[in-house]
Amino acid sequence: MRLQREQVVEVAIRLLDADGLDALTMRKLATALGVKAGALYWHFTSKPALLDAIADRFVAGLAADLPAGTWEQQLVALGQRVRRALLAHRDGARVLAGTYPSEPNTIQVGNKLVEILQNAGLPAQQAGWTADVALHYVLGHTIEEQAQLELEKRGAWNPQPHSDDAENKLAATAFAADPAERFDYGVKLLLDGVRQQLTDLAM
Amino acid sequence: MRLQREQVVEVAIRLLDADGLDALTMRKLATALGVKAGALYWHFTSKPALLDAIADRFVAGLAADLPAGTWEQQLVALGQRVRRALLAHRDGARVLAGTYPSEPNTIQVGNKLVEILQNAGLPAQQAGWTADVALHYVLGHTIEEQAQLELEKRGAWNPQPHSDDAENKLAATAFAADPAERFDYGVKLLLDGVRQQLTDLAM
DNA sequence: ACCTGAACACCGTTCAAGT
DNA sequence: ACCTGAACACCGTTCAAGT
Repeated sequence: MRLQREQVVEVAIRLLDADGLDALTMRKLATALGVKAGALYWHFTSKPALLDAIADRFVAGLAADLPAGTWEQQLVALGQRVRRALLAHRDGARVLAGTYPSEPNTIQVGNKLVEILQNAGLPAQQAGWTADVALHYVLGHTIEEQAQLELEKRGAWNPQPHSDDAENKLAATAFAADPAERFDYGVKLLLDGVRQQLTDLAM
Repeated sequence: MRLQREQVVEVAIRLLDADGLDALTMRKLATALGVKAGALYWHFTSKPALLDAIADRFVAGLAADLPAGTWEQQLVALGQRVRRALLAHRDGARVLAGTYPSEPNTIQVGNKLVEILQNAGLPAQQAGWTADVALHYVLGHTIEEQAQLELEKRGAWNPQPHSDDAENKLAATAFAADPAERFDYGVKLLLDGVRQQLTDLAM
């Protein structure tokens, strides 16, 4: 029973979910696979290369079978899918942020986003830039959402809305609110921006 | 000549700029300070705690002395300041993304952003959420911009606009363009979104 | 083709003991 | 109060040698 690339990625994700990114080591992964650490380097040239494969696994299939609807609905749906896909795995957003953006599934998601925006009426170049902005927002939001989650898990999260010397206005408004709602709010803000681009083009 | 917290942070940043985050180790830092590794733990409880201090250093003073102008101009100016502050140090965005968001200077930037949006006419809660969205965009964009920079440094950056099996629409439009321009475009998109919020409120 | 054994050159962190 | 010495329990990666 030989080791397969897919198998390695699967077990790596299991370890990641169980113990987090900082605890995912090549040695522990090898042990979990019943193999010595050096064997992994036959299948992956390095740990970053393995993380690339893991990240691409996270976004696999996200661009497929998007329900029909307006471009607004499709954009919202795809954005939510990406966020949920990253939240589904511990440190998922941090893993994706650290990887090379040219794995096949990552490209697919990017392409789909661009296509939706082109269908909305944006020219190719503008659609590409806008898709890039949207992806960066999703990534930034989800990294922070998940960082907060990890800190809460360790009981290390308690930003004070008001300390003695200064108030923390973000803690008072955003940090306490439901992350899913805040995420949707941000997507809405971007949609409004895109609509403005479209009316600018029509003039 | 005893070691000071500030001194430790300064030398750590020098090491970071020279060799990158992955090469910044407590042992090398100690050596650079002419001290043994254990000594650092008198000044910082852990490596993450040191990184918190470094990240907060990066955004120090950014909220101060913002030129007078419309809320749009102030928002653009502050956004650019944050991006530039992170770009000024190797892996700056990645460092900030990994740290606890309750260091004093980080709070100050957040507060300033909320204030600008309140002056624009948004109610407190909405201003907080919007500020959060803006910060996440800046963070997401700058992480990716800097990741690309690091890859280019190693000659490992070459996403193909067209491969044999599929085209990469983001590579064809966004990746090749000037990151500063793309950043400004995203900020503009967000500004349009905020303006829409304001007109919605006025109805 | 795929894996082991064994090494190389490192890590972060703790803590008694020193000054 | 601040630092050293020395250890503990690890890392990622390489590569000759085995099967």
